[in-house]
Parts: sequence; C-alpha cells; structure tokens
Amino acid sequence: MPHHLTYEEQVIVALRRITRAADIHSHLLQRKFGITGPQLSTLRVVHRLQPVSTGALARAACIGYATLTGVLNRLEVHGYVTRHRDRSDRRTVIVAMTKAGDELLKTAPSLLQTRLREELGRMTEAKRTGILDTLLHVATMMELESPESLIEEAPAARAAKKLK
Amino acid sequence: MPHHLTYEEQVIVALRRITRAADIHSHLLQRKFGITGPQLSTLRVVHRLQPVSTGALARAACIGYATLTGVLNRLEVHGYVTRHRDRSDRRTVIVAMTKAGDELLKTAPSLLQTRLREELGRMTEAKRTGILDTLLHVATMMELESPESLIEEAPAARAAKKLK
DNA sequence: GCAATTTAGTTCGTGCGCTAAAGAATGTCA
DNA sequence: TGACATTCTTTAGCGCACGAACTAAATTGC
Repeated sequence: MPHHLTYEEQVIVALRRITRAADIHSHLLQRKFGITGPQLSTLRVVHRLQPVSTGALARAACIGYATLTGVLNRLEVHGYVTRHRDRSDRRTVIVAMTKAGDELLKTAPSLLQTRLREELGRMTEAKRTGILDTLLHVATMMELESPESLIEEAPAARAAKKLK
Repeated sequence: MPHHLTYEEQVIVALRRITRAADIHSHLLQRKFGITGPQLSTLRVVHRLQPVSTGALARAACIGYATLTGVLNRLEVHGYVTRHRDRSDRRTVIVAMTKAGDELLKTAPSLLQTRLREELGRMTEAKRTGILDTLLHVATMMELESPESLIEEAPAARAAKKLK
C-alpha cells in the first residue's frame, strides 16, 4: 500500500482482474475439455440461433467478424459446427451445429466459474439482479464512447466519406 | 429476441460487452496517441512504483510475467521506460520511467472512456462506490476458481509435486 | 446489359494474454 | 566445491481481438 489509488484507477484494476480471471478460466477449460471460453460461448449462440449466418452470429455474440472467422475455423476443425454458403445469396455463410457439437454442449461445463455460480446462487434474487444491472450499466457506458464501431444493425447513414 | 437468456448467459454477455468495449477503446487510443490501453496502464503503475522489478510490476498490475515482457518491450522501444539488470542480484530487471514517459503521462488522456468518466462523475458518491464494490466483488468471486495460478506473493508451500 | 456501389466474409498485421519450458543467476548443502 | 534446487525473467506456442485491406457476390443506376 504505497500510494492511494484514485477511484478511476480502482475501477481499472477491477476490470483488469475480471478479464484476467476470465482468461485464466478459459485456459483451464481448454486444458480440461479441449475448448476455450470464446469457442464455447460462440457454440452456445450457434445452438440457440442455428442455422445462422456469420454476420448475425457476430452481432448476437458481440464479436467482430474477423475474430469470429478464427473461432469458427477452430470449431469447424474440431467438428462442432459446419459452414456452407447460402444457396440464394452466395455471399453469406450459414453456420450449423453437428452432432458432436450438440453432444459437447450437453456435457459441457458452465461458462461461468463454478465458484462464481455457487456464490451467485447463494445470493438473494435482488442482489443477483443488482449485480447484473451494474454490469450491464457499466457495459452500456463504456460502449457509448465509440458508437460507430459497435455492432450496427443499421449500417446506413455514413455517406460522409465521399471525398473524391 | 428469439429466446430467453438465462441469468448466467446474461452475465456472460455483459462481461463480453465490457471487455470488448475496453478493447475497442484501446485500439482508439493507439490510433490517436500511439499507445494502447495495457501499455498506458502499465506505464502508470511504473510511474507509481519506480524503480521497480518486473516481478513486482506484474503483481501490482495484475498481469502475467510473460505478457508484461511484451508490453515492456514496446514501452522501451517507444522510449517511455528503461530496463537494466539489478547490480546486486543480476536476475532481476529494474524498470524506470524516462523523461518521455513522464511527459506522456502528463498529457495522456484518461484510461477510462471520457463518456464513462462523465457518467460516473454525475452520479452520487454512494452510487459510484456501489459500482466499484460490485466490480470488485465479481472480480474476487471469479478469482476464487484458480487460486494457485493467481498472483502469489508467497510462492512457498507447493512441494507436493515431488513424485520421483 | 454493365459500370459503380454496397454487402458478406476472409486475410493480414499487430498487440494482448495465457501456460509451459528454457535461460541465467543465486542460494543450499553435503 | 560442485551438484541440485530456487528464483527471476524471457522465449515459444497458441488463441483471441481489433482495424484495414481484400475477394466475391449481389444490387443499383443508367
């Protein structure tokens, strides 16, 4: 305790600890079950929306197109999903589950750390809701910063780039 | 809104949105000021603790040794910090600020998004404290999962690995 | 019809993050 | 003193994440 930290620095440390813990948990998942957190998370979204285009998948999973391509590559190599181009619009790629993917989700561990789940389960409903609300609130505030680069459902209205 | 999400899935989405927003902000910092979020964050810790060993720095910054090496490489290339080996114990590496590093910190923008800062500034003290407490609480719960792999100040007491 | 634009995905380059293993310096102990 | 363990840092290998640039396909305008 050499110095006082400002409120802002404390928030940053807290966020850092959260992402680090999530990352460590992801590596633990990979060692134990052969699948990482982002892969498992993506697979769940595929399960919920399949068959689904990569674009819709990226928006639903709050992930960039480029990142999703890599995750889908690995999921495909592992045999958990299939990709094929849409017949009517051959630009879009349709993602669907395989049997192995379904099977994995049935036996897959929770994405959340088990300890975290236990702790949350012990809380009152009000406290649980409060935590989620705070997290969503923080997320919303942080996303306010760069509105254009976020998931846009309406990609119109940016013709201001015409120079030549 | 095709399906209901479980509480757990909602928490995961919230965490995902937070880390994504932080990442996007980091890229924005890099484009505008030539330094990323982790680099700036690390530089602040160096400023607070200098001169400091890389190990102490990693623990203070909640970051792995290997990751810190890369960040320090980039900070050194940019001329913001210096590294040299300790005279008395030549295993440890001592990190210190340069003039350029001090200068950067003086003019550097907040690590937090400005919008987030504004929103937080508008709140009551109680609400601000509540948010920080919730974030720290979540961080602590998530870290419970893998105690050994976290920053250990006392690396003793793990002789249980003697098999042969 | 066919150029110009828009849209969907992928590839490329860079940086962050982890673990595991390697290097280098120090300490221990017979 | 000389093998062995311990400590501190870096390297290697992989995966995630972003933006920018690229390819291919569809749409629009003329």
